[in-house]
Amino acid sequence: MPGRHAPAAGDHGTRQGRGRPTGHDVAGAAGVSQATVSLVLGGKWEGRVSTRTAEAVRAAARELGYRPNLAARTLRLGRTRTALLVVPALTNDFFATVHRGAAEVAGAHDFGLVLYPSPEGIDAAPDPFASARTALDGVIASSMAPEALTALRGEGLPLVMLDSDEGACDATVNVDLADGIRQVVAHLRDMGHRRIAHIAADVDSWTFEVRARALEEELHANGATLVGAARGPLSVAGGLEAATQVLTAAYGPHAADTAEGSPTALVCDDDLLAVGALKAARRLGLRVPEEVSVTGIDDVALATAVEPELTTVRLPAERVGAAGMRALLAVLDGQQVEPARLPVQLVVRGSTGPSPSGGLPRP
Amino acid sequence: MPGRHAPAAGDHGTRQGRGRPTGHDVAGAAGVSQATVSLVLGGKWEGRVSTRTAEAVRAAARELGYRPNLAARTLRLGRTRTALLVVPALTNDFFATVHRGAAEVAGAHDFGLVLYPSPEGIDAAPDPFASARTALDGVIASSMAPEALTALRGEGLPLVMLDSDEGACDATVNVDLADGIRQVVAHLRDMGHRRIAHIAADVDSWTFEVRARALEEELHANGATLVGAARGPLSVAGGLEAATQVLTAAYGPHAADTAEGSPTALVCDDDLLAVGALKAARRLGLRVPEEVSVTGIDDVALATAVEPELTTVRLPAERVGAAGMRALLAVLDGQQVEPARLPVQLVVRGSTGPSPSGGLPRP
DNA sequence: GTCGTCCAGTTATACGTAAAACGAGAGGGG
DNA sequence: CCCCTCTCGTTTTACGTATAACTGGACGAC
Repeated sequence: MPGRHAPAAGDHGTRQGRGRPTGHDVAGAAGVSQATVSLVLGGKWEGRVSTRTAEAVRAAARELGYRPNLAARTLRLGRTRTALLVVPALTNDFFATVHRGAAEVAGAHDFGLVLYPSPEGIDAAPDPFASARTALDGVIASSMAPEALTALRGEGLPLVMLDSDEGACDATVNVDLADGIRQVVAHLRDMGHRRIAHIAADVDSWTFEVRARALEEELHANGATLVGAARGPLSVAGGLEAATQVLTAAYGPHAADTAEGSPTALVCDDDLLAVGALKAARRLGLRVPEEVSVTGIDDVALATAVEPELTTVRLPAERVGAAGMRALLAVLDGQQVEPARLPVQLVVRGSTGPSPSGGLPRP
Repeated sequence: MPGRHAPAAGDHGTRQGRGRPTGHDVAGAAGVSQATVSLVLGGKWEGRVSTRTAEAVRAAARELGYRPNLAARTLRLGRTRTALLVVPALTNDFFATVHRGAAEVAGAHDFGLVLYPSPEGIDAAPDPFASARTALDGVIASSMAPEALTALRGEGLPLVMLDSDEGACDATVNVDLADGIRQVVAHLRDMGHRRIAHIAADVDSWTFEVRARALEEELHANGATLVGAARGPLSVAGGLEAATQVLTAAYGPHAADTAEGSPTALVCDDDLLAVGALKAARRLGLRVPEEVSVTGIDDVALATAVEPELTTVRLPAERVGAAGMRALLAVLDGQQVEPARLPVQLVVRGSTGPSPSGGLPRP
């Protein structure tokens, strides 16, 4: 046997190159054809291959450390068993948890999940496929701009949206934010708060519209009033800015002595904004929660990192991700998927307390 | 022309199926062969195809919305122009920024970048390829457990490590943490601090060993002493726990009146730990920075979300990612890459102040 | 006129897998 | 004895791309 020679065609069973072993190599080692290898390793061999041959194939594959070439498989099958998860940002660890939930379900179904953090945050979304570099079977997307969404739809890929309007996609998984707001307002009412301000995200997204509408309705239903509102970018800095604006208008040196009065509680669209609001209150010399209460939404790690810890609405991030992935799998399976609406729960911590202005309304 | 018929072989130029157009479709539309399409679109047509034909091909491709099948290309070429970025966790937005930097460079070189958050944090790493579902050209990894690293090396893939020991990989990109610690200690010395405690991460990783060693050396060089140390998980809760341990030993009800005395400053291995230390101090009734100073490392968003804001060492996260990707590209290009060591900068904020115990050492 | 030599393409092939179509031998029934 | 079925495989093909190998003219040079 000479030392080196070019890989001869039909040289079944010997492998010279440094590349990964292929199905043909396994076939050679096991003394069968590549087709048999594919059948056995694909699990569809029952009644077509004898048990001992199947075992020999598996042994050879194990021996050589064979792993099928994904590109070849994809080319052949036209599917990849891979999904893309598009998230607006990773500075909010809510989405990191969503990913974990989705990845777990994906793994259990032998699916891959590629995480795509939309670079421009929530607004723009350049071609995710350029980044993913994979043919995809479907997409799970969170809070996407309409333009990016239509681009995605143009690909003809199954699409599951998280926290988004129903329609225009194959399935939705939402959290019951209206109920979350309801719990927040009820909690504040029980604490005696009647004048409430809204620190909102300046993002034109369905999920934030829901929060605003629910807040309005719940305040009305509880006999409370909205005294001030401001919008800011979805970040701590944005919350700081918006809350400063609201609080200086109410408590600042030139406070307009409005008929409505000053807010005793700030309801914020998410935890980042709420933490910004905490900072704003502190900078203005307002004590939290003695003088002003603050609430958030999400219950991210940040919520318990600050002092006082944040009263917030805990969203089941992991379940959202898991449900999103399951919905996508169902869609790929041709099933009809009805919209999911996951429950949320208020977590009361140190950032809310009794209203300074009035006594408790209950006896 | 009958309504429907099976796709006839050799039916050049007409496309019935709902699938994406292929190179053959473009060829049919442009009146050339698939090979010519590949040549033109691949950019290697100069001197082989006339300009007007090339233009016709490009027009047809544009018209049909042709996009090459990645799987087929990968299968043919054996490379994917895709890299994997392995990060320990996404709760720390440092890595989100690293990803952004790497993704930008990747995009500029027509490379894809898939983000893989190691589920078990820093310790274990199940097969990333199962998740990525792509053949990969290389890997950029951050703070990996040795076992996961060897598994990765076993794939024979080019590997660039971030903040890791040199050797055992093809290139490293580090930040100059020793210098960061030097700046921290110098700052504390200037503030009169002589007794310092170390809040460390209980992670056996090169990058944290560097911090511990550097702190030891710098304290010695500046005539300060280490009075207490504790390790905790890399999180706010971990920092809270470790710092509580250190501070109660020094200031608590049963404080051992050690010869060394109590620490006036806590140097923490990262910002999460530092925020936990802030909480611990506050809970024990110690004011920051009046009674105890706290420093972190990373300068994540969290650092400015808390009150007081954190004095910390800013790491050039985006540059780390960019340098990592560039290093990988160079390795793939067969070049020798020398280890990079990026500069860091101390950012002084509200969590550090003059030592309460002694006057300033300088005139 | 014959022979290179370009030009402007085409034809053919390989990548590794999945699966449809196709045997070959054994055994059984009529 | 022939045909049918059943078992256990093999041969072949297609997926879409990149590129090596080839071709058929046109054009000069000798």
